[in-house]
Amino acid sequence: MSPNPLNVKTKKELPLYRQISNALLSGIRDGLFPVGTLLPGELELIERFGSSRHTVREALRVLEDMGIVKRQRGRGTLVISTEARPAFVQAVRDPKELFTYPENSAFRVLAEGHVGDGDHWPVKIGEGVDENWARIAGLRTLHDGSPFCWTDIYVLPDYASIAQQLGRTTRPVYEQIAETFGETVQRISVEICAGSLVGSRAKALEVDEGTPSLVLYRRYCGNGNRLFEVSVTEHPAESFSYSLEFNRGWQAAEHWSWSK
Amino acid sequence: MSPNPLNVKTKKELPLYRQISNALLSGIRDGLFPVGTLLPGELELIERFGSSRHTVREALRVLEDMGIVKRQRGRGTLVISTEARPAFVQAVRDPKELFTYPENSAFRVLAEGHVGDGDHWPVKIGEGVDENWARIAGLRTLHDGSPFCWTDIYVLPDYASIAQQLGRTTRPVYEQIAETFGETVQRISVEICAGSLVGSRAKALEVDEGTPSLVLYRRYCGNGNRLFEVSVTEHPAESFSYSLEFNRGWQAAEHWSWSK
DNA sequence: TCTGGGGAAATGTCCGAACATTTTAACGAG
DNA sequence: CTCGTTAAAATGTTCGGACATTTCCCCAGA
Repeated sequence: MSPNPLNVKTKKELPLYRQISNALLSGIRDGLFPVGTLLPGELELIERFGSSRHTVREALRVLEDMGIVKRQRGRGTLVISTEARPAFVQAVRDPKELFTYPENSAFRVLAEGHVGDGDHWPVKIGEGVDENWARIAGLRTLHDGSPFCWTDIYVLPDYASIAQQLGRTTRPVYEQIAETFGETVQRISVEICAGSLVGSRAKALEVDEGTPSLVLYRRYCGNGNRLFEVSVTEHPAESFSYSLEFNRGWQAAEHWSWSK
Repeated sequence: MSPNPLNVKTKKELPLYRQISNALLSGIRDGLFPVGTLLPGELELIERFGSSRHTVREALRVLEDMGIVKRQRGRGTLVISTEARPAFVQAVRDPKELFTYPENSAFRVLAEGHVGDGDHWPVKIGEGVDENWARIAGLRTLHDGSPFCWTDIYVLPDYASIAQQLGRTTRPVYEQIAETFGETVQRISVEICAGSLVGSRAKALEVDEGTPSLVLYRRYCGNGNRLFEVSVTEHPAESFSYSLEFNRGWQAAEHWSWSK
């Protein structure tokens, strides 16, 4: 016979460690354990909930995975947020995927100098870049020679020498900088806007004057979250589009929705 | 006196469970446990590594967090990937953040119908949408009445009735659909390209003919990953840009880099 | 005042055991 | 051959204990 003959428990109750994590989350959201403070220690939680240390730690792990708390050996469990980690994420295994460059594209340097030199000083680049930064301009072309995008690269003065080894390369610049100067990319921000191609750029990309274009600003932060490179690429609209995919990640939000 | 007086162990060795997870990862990458197969059971791993079940499970948890394996109660531990989960993620706490609508913007329906009706049939929408889908067109304006973007919304025939309760609303359409029809948004893909505003759209948005624009295609998949809504918004270039931010997430890659 | 020792507190690692739940497959009755 | 039962296998949950490592703080000593 099937187990549980009469005691129909349609609503399967949550495991203990989930109940505990929910209880803690309630406490955090209700202000009992404000952000910035330490949660009660494991020993105290064991007493309070009357369960084993393993179970309590499992509960704390749930909160850690949610991005609610940060566990620090020797210090305690710090409350760092009242909201769960994002439910939707875009998966990028490698910064390379932020570039949708075709395989066999090549980059050719057309101009070098400093930010202060020319008149190409897009305000969009914004804070963190001053006139001492180096500027490298070039064209990225497909294997058959057809132009793909115009690129302006701004790098930290210390890294200006990267231009020498750039020449005619395939690999992304940020990757070469990271390798040469020991940077580790910690953060990348991408800004996308529309523009139109005029003058020398239109000519270089072999399109009509005023052709709509997609402009991408990419900012790379390395060790210590210091901005070290900004790249601006401009693509003719008809030959380029940028796509993102967001998936529901981690535990779905509904799992802990009741504890508000 | 400080502990460890003579035995200078500069290189602190990895915890057991990390050694085990690395060993398993090596096995996976070396083809000993190909993707799609099951890892040896916990009991067998306990024997093989001579440690406790807790430690083995901890090791498996590491692989699970990396996205290398998927644990299935009653079945086993499935190898699902040979590469670690993405090191960079864009954090989106709520699908709402994919819209950068200003707070006080309002949506006004200008036209309703079916996909097959008019001539507005962008090929870009692509697979999954046929001529039976409902189409809702409208304009989103800021509080001061200035137009912000043109919007075309395509929804599953079953959900066509959503148009009635749309009228003049602030909330995103996908949210209303999810609420009304019990969908749960599982996946959102965003595609961005440049265009130019012509004809009635340019007039509606009060810009010159041919003004560059940013076009965003958003596709929403719900329960069972079924596509249920596609929205196309077109923004005048000068008044809109789209930004993303990627951060290094989870364990940094270097933690397990030695085991190749 | 500054420094170092040492203890207390907190989390991390590891072991052992037991039972629960789910899945799969074998098996037997019809 | 089909359907339901059952048993085995696998992971999930929970308890208990022990020691290691890190951090913080107090306090004695220079």
